[in-house]
Amino acid sequence: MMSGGYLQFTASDQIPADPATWTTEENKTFERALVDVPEEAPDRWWRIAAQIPGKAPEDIYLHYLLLIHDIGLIDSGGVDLPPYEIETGDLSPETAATADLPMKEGRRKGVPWSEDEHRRFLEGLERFGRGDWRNISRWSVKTRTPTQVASHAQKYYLRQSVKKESKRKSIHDITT
DNA sequence: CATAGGGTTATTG
DNA sequence: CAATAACCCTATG
Repeated sequence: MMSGGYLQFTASDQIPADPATWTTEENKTFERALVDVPEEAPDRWWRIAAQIPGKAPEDIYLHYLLLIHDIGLIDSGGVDLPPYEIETGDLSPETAATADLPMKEGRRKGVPWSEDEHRRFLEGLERFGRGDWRNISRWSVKTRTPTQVASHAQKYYLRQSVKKESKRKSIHDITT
């Protein structure tokens, strides 16, 4: 049932030998770093890995995926428990741009989607199906409005259809 | 400096 | 409201 989940502590919490084993102490550091290091950071996993001896960036990322997966289970279960607190008091430029705030003049910024948002988007796509942007926004990608989700989806599908189409080239596709 | 990518806004069904 | 098109900005070669 719950074995193999993100929240697992081992009896041998003294020997951090293998990278797949996470002690409770390491988990604490991991979660703290997750808050400290911003999602925008391109070298996020490296910076977090640097704080946990014996762990490679890949290990961090894998552990993170597991965490996200558990969050997905929580969401689908109807339990409304956000992964992290969204500071409603502090409106950073990005948060403001992501929010549904109108802009006096000029065009809105255009904040790129984080990997976390995209993962949640895919999960929402599985859970609600293509087209139900309202629910995907409401439950899966709470940081984006339905319109933004729809826009993201448009580009997403366009992207992979283009990739599929370019599969058909031949002349320069010699197999060595 | 052109253009592909990825985001927002406008239009249509 | 969702689907699609038009538009715009930015990163990249």
